[in-house]
Amino acid sequence: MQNVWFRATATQRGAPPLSRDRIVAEAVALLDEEGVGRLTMRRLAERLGTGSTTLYWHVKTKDDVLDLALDTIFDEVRVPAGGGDWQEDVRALLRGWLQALLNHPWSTTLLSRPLMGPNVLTRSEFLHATLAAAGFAGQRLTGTAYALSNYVIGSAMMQATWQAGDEEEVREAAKRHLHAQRDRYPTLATHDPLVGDEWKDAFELGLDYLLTGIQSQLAVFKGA
Amino acid sequence: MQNVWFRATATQRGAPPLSRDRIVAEAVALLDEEGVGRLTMRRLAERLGTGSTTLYWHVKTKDDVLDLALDTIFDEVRVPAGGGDWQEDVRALLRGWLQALLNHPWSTTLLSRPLMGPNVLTRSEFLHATLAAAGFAGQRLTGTAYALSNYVIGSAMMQATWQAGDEEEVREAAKRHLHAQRDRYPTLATHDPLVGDEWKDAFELGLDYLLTGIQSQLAVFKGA
DNA sequence: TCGAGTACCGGATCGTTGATCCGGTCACTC
DNA sequence: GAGTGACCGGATCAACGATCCGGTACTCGA
Repeated sequence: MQNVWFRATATQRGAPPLSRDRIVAEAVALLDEEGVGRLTMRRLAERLGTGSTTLYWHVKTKDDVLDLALDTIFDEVRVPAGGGDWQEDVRALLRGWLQALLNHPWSTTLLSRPLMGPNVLTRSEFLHATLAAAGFAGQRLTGTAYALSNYVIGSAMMQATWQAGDEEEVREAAKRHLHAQRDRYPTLATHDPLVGDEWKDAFELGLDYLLTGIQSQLAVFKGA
Repeated sequence: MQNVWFRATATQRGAPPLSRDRIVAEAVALLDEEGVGRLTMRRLAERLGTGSTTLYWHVKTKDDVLDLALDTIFDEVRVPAGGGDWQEDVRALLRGWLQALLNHPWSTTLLSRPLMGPNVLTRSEFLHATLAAAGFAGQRLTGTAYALSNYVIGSAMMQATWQAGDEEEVREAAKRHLHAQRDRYPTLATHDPLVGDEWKDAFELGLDYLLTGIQSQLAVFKGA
């Protein structure tokens, strides 16, 4: 290469310069398309038009990539304005939370790592603040926030598991399996697994249970 | 080797003959001691005094081992006699369910795979049957069972995450992290994370919420 | 009694992975 | 125009899941 003008800038070789944000964004795309099992530093690097070792300049380990990718999807969760009916605020937040997880089913397999990213913390702060405004305090506030979060996490995992790629196939196999053993599992065998909108209904049902319980708890120690 | 007596039987070489059950039992022990990240077919085989390739005669893939190990721990969950107060039966089952998961923290990282083993199904059948006896039916029964199961699963994951080996260290780091950013997360920063028995209390609190909600739902359509 | 079949085992090997070493290349400063 | 530091990547390492293929010992029928 003789001439500057014929020579691409170093940082232009592979599109915009590599950055932690670009890596994470591409990781999310890769995870969405192929799932957590196929996220490799090499494959990720290839998609970014770079070498795999280069990623390690921006990121310490692969786990870092996963942690960052996981937190990233939570910025899809709209944080309610707040100040309205606390129950509706909680409902809106948790619905968004569930939806974000389901939009990226791989995320549910990563939930067993500490969620401490800024996006998660912002949503968690809103939940705590809303419960505080509703009248909770101290350990009871923490416990109630956990109850709600845990319910969402569990629901997302369950639904993502049964709606995975092989959806129809796995569900049919499960159904046959149960029906074949209906002597052993009579009640299970006569109740079909959830499909489509029934998942949403089930989620709302459980949320109703929780909020009903929380409301009555609130009434008790407000009355005292 | 000249003599039969000086020659060990093939099946005695490595203690009792290898079987799927022995493999799974050893896998659970290995997982308990070293966690899911360190379970490899080679290490598992070594503990069994055999070659890694041998395991593949008894088991199709490593995932099979994990699925079998996961189902195995659920036989720790005592199934209540049933027929008593349905709320107490549900409570007893779910407490045992949570405890089994926490006894084997690695299990919570595997919950994103379909739970279809005999031990799981037996417990799930009991939950469904108990709710049926309490007055639920159809999709509402399924939804209620999911709500309860999902709560347990989410609770186990959350607790296992924050009580992992590095317990103190991670928790302290999180606390410092939050306190340093208390402008951004005022409510979070003033509420300490749970410790020790507080986890149990929080679990019971959420369970109370759910059962209160379920009870009132039951009253509604029993009255109609 | 013996020979064939079957259940079971493992050394060697393949392709892939996360991670690191160490040597580049370019833009920018003084 | 020499040097500094941000950024990149080829080569390499140990470890992994899985498979091939050739063994070994027990069993059962004739």
